[in-house]
Amino acid sequence: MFLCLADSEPKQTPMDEVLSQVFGACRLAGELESSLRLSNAAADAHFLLSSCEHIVDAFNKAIDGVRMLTGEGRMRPFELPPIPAAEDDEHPFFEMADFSESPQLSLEVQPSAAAHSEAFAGGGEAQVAVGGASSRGRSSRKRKEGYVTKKVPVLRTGNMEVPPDDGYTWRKYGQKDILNSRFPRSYYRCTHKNYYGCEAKKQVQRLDADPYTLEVTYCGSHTCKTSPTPIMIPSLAHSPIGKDEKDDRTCHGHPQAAPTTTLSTSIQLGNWFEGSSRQEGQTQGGRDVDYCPVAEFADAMFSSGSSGSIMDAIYLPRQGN
DNA sequence: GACATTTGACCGCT
DNA sequence: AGCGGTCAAATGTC
Repeated sequence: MFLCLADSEPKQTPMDEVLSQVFGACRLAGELESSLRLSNAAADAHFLLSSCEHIVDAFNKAIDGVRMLTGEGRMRPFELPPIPAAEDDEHPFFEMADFSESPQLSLEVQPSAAAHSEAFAGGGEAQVAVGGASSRGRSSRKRKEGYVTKKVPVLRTGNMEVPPDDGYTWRKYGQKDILNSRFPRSYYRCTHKNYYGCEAKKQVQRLDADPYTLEVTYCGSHTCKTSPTPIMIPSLAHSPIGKDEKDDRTCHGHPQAAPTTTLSTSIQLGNWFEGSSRQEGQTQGGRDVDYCPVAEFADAMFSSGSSGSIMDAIYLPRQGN
């Protein structure tokens, strides 16, 4: 069907333009391949990086073109922001890329967002919208304040519905079919809700227009990461060891004593390198392990839905003793 | 056994 | 009344 394109037509159709972009990207890739074969360019990381970025950019433009043709919008779900030498320790992913400079990685922050920036430590998000305080009580259909919405590209490998790990552990507590949406919405709360009284929540939903993109809405901030002392929920007080005490030691158990500064880069890498995030409180049958901060490092690095086996392997000695 | 996920039911806002 | 958000029992996994 595309072969007819070879016939030179005086007037270029949109499809022609798209294909020419695709061919251009292929040519760039071919040129890079040639360079790598003919020289020792492979040893030049900067050259490699630059070349790859050009190629990715070219393909992204082609993707944009295709999406415009198919009416799927301009999202580039699989573009990964560059991995920076980030310094930030709280929201490494969020700050790792300069979203403002990338049209497809735009940052959209609404007023009163600062207090809830805690909510998004995740990466790869294409767009972010922030609201005010979270809803209260059992039902509040209308999102009021305190929410943060991100559009997160879904990595091609693994579970399609799993957004990149955002550095927190989540527990799924519900799923609903949403009106006029092809995909259900999943509801998650922080795993440490019981022990720290952490009220952070998030909703995850695939976009109709772009099944490869998840819209993640964060609600509330993670007190589990900022509170120096656990909050014992009365219902748990009867037990000397609260149900979530292990969680306490899991990833945010000693937040102040275990600054995440040294972890930021690792977490970023972990997020981007993993095929799919451990995601949604997948401590796998309560196999949360005793670690911190090294565990957080390893968690981020290896949390990829691997059922905790790797983590178990790493921490079993300490946990078992 | 302990924890997570699933899923139908329930609640309350619009 | 309809819908979105949450609860909680049932089920699954380790």
